[in-house]
Amino acid sequence: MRLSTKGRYAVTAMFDLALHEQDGPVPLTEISTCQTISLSYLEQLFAKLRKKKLVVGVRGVGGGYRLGRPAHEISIADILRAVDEKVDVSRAAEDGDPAQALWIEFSEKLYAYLDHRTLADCIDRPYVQRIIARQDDQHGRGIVVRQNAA
Amino acid sequence: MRLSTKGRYAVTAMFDLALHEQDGPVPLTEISTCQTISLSYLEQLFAKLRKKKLVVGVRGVGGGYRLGRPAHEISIADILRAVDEKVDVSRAAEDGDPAQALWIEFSEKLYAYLDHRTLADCIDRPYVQRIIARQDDQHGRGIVVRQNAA
DNA sequence: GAATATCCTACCGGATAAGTTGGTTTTTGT
DNA sequence: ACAAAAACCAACTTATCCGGTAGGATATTC
Repeated sequence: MRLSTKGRYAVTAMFDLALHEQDGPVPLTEISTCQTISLSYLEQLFAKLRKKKLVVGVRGVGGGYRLGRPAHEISIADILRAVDEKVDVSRAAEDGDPAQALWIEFSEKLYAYLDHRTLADCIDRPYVQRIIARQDDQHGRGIVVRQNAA
Repeated sequence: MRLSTKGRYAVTAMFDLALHEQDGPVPLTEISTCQTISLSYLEQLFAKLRKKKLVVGVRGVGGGYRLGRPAHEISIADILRAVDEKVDVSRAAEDGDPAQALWIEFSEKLYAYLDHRTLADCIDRPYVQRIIARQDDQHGRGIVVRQNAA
């Protein structure tokens, strides 16, 4: 298990996709500007997410990324695993001393926790829904500041 | 929040101390050999743990390290914070977009989880207790292979 | 065909993880 | 008194990885 800013970027970006699920694909430029991550770095992260089928890319004007499957079928652990790729879990040394066995047991509990927390139940919260509703009132697409249109 | 091999090393070592709590101080050489971490690297980790009062050093022959307070008063999060020292939690950008707010909410849940899990309740498990008992039967100190004595 | 986007590859710089070397001090046992 | 075992300490090295840059190719819409 590994948890760094890289994982945070990925999860936050996925939150973004999930929030805009009904509005069509979200371009990376949007996430990049409003979250101050470099576009190219985001592209690299999304290449990994795409390889694991967590997102689907839509090319061309009006394109962007969309969730690869429904939000309630994507867990936080899925996302972390996709961008971290260090899934060995060091299951070796299971024969080793009890201290390592305890670590394995502990980290499996942590994984289980992250595995049952999906994007959907992170987002289906009253206060978030309220924000979305409010923003959808203001402008069709929602949330992001995108003042590119005339 | 940050979770890397460094944190794993620290937590595993602390498990070791907790397991041998009643046997007097545990020397780092023991942890080093049976867990294949370099001695000096362990020393650096334990310097940080000592600074945070999570362990107490005992010098001289027969010395080693002991827990700084009872195992049920040391949480996993305590240990991770001690060796990682990056406690900013990035509480900034709370005003930002909903995606980041969701991340903060999520990571706080994770912290809470790690904060209430103590060394004691990782260790007070029937199967671990059985191992300890068995090893204590075989040789006074327990667990470690230490064949240095004649 | 211009603009917008994903896609792809290679490289770079800095931070940090992890280890190394080489000590000093403190304590115990002989 | 001396040797061994340990914590302590500091400087340095190496390797990994995070995050970013540069420069494209391909697909799609208007």
